[in-house]
Amino acid sequence: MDTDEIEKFSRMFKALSNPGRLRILLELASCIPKEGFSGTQQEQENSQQNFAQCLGLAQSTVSHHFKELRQAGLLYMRRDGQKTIISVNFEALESIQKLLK
Amino acid sequence: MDTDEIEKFSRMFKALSNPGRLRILLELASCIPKEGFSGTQQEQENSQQNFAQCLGLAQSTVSHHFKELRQAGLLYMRRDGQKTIISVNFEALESIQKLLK
DNA sequence: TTCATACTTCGACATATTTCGATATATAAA
DNA sequence: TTTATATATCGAAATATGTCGAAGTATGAA
Repeated sequence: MDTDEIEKFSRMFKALSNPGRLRILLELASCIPKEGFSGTQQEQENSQQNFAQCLGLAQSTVSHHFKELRQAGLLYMRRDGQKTIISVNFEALESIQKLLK
Repeated sequence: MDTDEIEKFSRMFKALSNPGRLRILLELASCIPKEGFSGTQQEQENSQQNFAQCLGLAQSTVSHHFKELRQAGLLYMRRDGQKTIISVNFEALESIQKLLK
């Protein structure tokens, strides 16, 4: 395994090493359909404000955590009007599973 | 998932978030038989000195990394004379795999 | 245009991590 | 007992991370 691969994985692990971020990712992974997401009820539940409230963190902190998860390649975000569409990169999660097998 | 579980997992992820530590764990996981370890050739290969040399780190740094991996519950260490017997906690690795499934 | 909503960026501060060299400890060999 | 080997601990320095509040940006509604 080369240096780039190792560093890619360690970046993903670092993103998951913060309890708030891990919670966010697990929550997203458990409630977002794999194909994409454009539901109605989940929209509100996945707002940064809601995560901030649940985790007892400021909204700016949650924004920072989303950025970290995105930069680590664990999720995708795109804007659609007022909403931010989030999708989990399940391939990345699977690559971690394989690594530890 | 409760707070303790989340923190246990984030501690494991943190342990894996350093490239040197990740390398160490993967190397150990790939060369140590699951039942335990008391071979001859691998003894030398698994010495801290050898890891230090391979990773370009000081021995004290590698010792610190071993401690982190142990405290995170990812491996076990016990002394047997001059040697340190290391075994990877494969159950912990499996628990991570399940978490991300 | 003005307002409300959702998210990002900035600047700052406190805390944590990484790494080292030096030193200490434990064990076995000479 | 002295020496060699393997690992652990200590103290310090540089860097990174987590967190906040305040201000900025983008979008849609009134």
